[in-house]
Amino acid sequence: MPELPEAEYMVRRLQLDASGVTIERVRVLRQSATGSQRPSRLKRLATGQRIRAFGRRAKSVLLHLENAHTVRVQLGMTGHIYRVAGDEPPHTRVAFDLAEGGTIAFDDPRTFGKVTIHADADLPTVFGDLGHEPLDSAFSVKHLIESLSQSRAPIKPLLLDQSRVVGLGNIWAAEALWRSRVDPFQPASSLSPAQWRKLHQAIVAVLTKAVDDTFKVTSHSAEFPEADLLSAAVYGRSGQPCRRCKGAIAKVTQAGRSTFYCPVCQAR
DNA sequence: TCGATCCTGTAG
DNA sequence: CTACAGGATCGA
Repeated sequence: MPELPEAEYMVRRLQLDASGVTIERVRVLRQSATGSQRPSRLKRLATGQRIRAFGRRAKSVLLHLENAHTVRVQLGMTGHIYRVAGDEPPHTRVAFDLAEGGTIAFDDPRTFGKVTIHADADLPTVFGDLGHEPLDSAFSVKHLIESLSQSRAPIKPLLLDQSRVVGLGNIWAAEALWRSRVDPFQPASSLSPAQWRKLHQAIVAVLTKAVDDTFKVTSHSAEFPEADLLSAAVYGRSGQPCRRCKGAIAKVTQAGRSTFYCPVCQAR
């Protein structure tokens, strides 16, 4: 169920656990895991390749190979990727067996994730629809305003639109709005400059803290992150008191997704 | 821009 | 049992 912080965690974990490894064999344990590509393509292009580096774009984990190809792992709702020493976990969909021993397993119970491979030269096209990276030092209030403020749609669903700003999912979009005291139903086009500034700052702060906390909480387990809801102020807390004003946290539906917020201190 | 949908696990 | 889940995509 990863958003940017969990994806970032997995990348850093792989950097520690699997730096410089070579893929000896690729096993696609569920055909649909490679999306519109054939499993044979992934096997052909990744087998025998050393992993030059791990990276991240939006919520995807990237394995940069020495043959100028990149494996893109879209985590979906339940995807995790990490190195295991022995047998892969039960819901592993793709296994990269390593020459050094062990396996990089893509473990994805709900099977919404995808593992695809692309020539590096094609990556700009592959990622062409993705918006700004919020943790880039270049990400500015101006970027946020440019990508969101033309729409009259409610701000919360817009924050989930990966063609505008990437990395926020249902949890951290709600958290960023709470932190900046913006009503999730407020039309994006009506936010004031001061609100945009606060929202920008909140997005960066919330994601940065989530990355840190995820790493902190799980830094002694070599596997996947969990319990990263510790710092959530609104997500999953409907009916409980707001940590700022003690008002009751509400749960509503927007664009088919649940939105948690405080109707008192996030009022317009 | 919305609703449905792809699947499986888990909470109520 | 039903409802719901942190994502992404597709057609209307």
